[in-house]
Amino acid sequence: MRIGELAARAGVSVRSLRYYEEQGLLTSTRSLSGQRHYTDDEVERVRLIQRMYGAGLSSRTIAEVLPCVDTPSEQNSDEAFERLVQERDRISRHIDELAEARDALDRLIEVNRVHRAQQLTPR
Amino acid sequence: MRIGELAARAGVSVRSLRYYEEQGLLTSTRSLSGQRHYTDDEVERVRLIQRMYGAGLSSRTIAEVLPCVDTPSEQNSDEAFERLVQERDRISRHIDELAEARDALDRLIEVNRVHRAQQLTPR
DNA sequence: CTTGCATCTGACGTCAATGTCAGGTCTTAG
DNA sequence: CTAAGACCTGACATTGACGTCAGATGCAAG
Repeated sequence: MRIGELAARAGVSVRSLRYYEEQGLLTSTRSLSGQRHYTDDEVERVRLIQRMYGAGLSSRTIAEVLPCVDTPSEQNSDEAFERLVQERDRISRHIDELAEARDALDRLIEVNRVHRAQQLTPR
Repeated sequence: MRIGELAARAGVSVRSLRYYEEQGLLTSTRSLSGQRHYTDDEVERVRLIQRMYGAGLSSRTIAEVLPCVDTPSEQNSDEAFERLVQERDRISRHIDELAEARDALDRLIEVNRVHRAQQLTPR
C-alpha cells in the first residue's frame, strides 16, 4: 500500500509517517518513481510506535528499543533490552504519579462538592 | 520569603515561579524595591501546581481550575468545577492508556526473555 | 563603602513532533 | 489525453514550559 492508505489505516498523518522514517522507526520500499510502499504488517508497527509515543518515549528511545521488536534474541539487543525494561519502569512510575495527581483532584472535587451542597441548602 | 527560598522549598526554578505568576497561577506581594515576597502557604500551592503540570495540565487549564482551590463554593466557579472533573477524567483515561502501553512493553520483554534464554542454552 | 549574591525585566534560545506551504512529479479515472 | 488528486522533497512555522543571558538594581556583611 502507499503512504496515504497506511496513514488512514494506522490513524496517523502522512507527515508523521515520513517523520518516523526519517527517525529510523519505519522503512519503506520505493517504487521506480520514488513513492513509498508498505506491507500490511507496517500498520501494526505504526500503531505500536504511536503507543510508545503516547507513553512518552522519544523518537530516539523508540529507535533504541525497536531491535527488541525486530530481532528479539539477538546478542546485539542487550542495550535495547535494558532500555526496554527501563522504559517500562519509567511508565510505571509515571502511572503512580498520575494516580497521585488524580487523587489530589479528587480531593479538590470532594471539597468543592461539599461547599456547593451547603450553598444550595443554606439553612 | 523571597523568590529564591520559595523555589528551593518547592523544588522548582526561580524562572518557573516568575512564569507561573505571568500565567496567573501565583501571586506575590512586592517590596518597595519591587522584589516578590511570599507566604509559607505558597509552598504548597506551588507543589500543587507542579503536580498538575506533571499530570499534563497546561497553564491555561490550571488557571481555569484554580478557583476551586482558592474559593470553593463560589457560584462563579461553576466552569472551574466542571473543568476540574473533566481533567480528572482525562487523567484517568491517560492512566489507562499508559497501562496498555506498559502491558505492550511487558509482552515485548517477555518475548525477548524467552529468546534470550534459548540462546543461553542452545541445546 | 564595596563586594558579592539575589533579584528585577526583557528578550531570545530550546526541543520535539507535527502542521503547512511551495513547486514539482506520479497515477488513475473518465 | 487530461484533470484531479496522491505523492515527492525541502523548508519554515508552531507550541509550551522553561533555560539562559544581559544589564540594572537591591541587600546584607565586613
